[in-house]
Amino acid sequence: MDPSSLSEDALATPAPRRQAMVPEATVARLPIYLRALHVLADDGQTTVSSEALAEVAGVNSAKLRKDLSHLGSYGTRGVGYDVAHLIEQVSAELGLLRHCSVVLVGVGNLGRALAGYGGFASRGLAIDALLDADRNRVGEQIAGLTVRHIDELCDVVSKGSIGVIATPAQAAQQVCDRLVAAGVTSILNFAPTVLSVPPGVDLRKVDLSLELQILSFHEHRKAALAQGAPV
Amino acid sequence: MDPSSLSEDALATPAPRRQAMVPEATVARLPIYLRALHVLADDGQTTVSSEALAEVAGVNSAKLRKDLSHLGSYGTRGVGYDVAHLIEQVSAELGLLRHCSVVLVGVGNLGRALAGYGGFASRGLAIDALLDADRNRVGEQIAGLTVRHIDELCDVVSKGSIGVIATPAQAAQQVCDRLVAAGVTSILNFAPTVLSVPPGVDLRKVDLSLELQILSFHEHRKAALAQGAPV
DNA sequence: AACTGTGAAACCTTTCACAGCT
DNA sequence: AGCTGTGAAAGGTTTCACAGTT
Repeated sequence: MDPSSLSEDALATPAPRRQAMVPEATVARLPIYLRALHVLADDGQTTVSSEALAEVAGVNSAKLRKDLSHLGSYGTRGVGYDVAHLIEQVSAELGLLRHCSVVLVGVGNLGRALAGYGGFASRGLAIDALLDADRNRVGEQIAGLTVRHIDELCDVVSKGSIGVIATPAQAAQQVCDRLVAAGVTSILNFAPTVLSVPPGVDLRKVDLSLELQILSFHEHRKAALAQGAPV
Repeated sequence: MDPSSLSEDALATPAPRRQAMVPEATVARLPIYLRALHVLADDGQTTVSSEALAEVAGVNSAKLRKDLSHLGSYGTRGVGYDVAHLIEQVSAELGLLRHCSVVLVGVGNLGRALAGYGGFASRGLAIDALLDADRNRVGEQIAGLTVRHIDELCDVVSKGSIGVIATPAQAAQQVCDRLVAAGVTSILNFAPTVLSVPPGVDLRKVDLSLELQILSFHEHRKAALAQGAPV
């Protein structure tokens, strides 16, 4: 409806841009590093080498160093990285330090699982509102939160909120539209359907069956190779 | 992400290599195309152009054509693709036609959500065994299946089974080891921890909080740009 | 005319290898 | 000596643009 304000300034940016522009592939790994760092911190380690951290994170050390270098120079040559400091920096980069509100819509099994999922709370990303369209579920207590009706959406959304969709596929687009209308500009979709959002809204998806199908492909291939291929 | 073993013979390959070798990026999109095709089929469409299919799948049409070209020439120039035929081909490529056994370990909220998830059953990937270490849960009926104790693992695993781990993080590595010991060579991990497997075992992971953290990054960046950047 | 299949170009990501700091 | 940070090389992915087919 208002595409004018978002127009392409991509080509003409003489701005004194700082170090920014962390590659997308790096951003996708920061959460992994963060988790690895927490494991090390819980274990009492205060410093760690790129080699050791990479091991825990399950990546190779050159990649890890390159990734971290995009955030700045937080390591000490000859020594390694300070675990606590690096946790701070990575968290900051991910925007986990300012408390960011997360609103979850749909409290079926998946919604419940997400609400109780330790991985959110332990970072700065606790879910702080549960909504559902089913009035039978409204009022229910899940993971310390009371389920509210989706009509109350506007009351629970604040600037910078992230919306999570865990509804059945048929309801997803409608819920998505309502989130957008309420001012949410970042949406995570767990429903197995492609959603469309206006420009300016960031949409990501998690397809639970996708990875399983990818595994199926590889398993299938292994079977095929074992049978027909070996020369 | 683990084609390391393919690099060594890169220079000296006189082998009569067939058409195989579908790029990993393409494999990762095949499930998306498959879902889009099912949508079209349910809608009564019999043929579809790369443009239209790409639209439904949410990708660009050149990419879609290139992806499909790796499977073979299943389109007709001037016309497009036959929906039913393409569903068949993509399903075959993903190994979804032969019924592949899926064993899920851990029936907490997430396990329940996965067991009831429509996205699995509608493709060839129905879960056909539920296991848990908690004897209180054994015997429970979920999505038409009876929960069995994890000690019965060997009874439910067959050649080519895929294992799904939906346990708490602490139990995941142990469960993983047991799956491997039982002969499972493809494992999908939903527990928020890095697992290690012996060579030859295919391990993939889904981190529910990862995408949320990536969204947080972008939301954070949007906020930063809105405030400090427009100089 | 319409649309696929595909080389070639552009772009992004990973890995290597080593200069440079502690 | 040990380890980070980073150019440069290698490898992979996406996009372009059009030749080729129906």
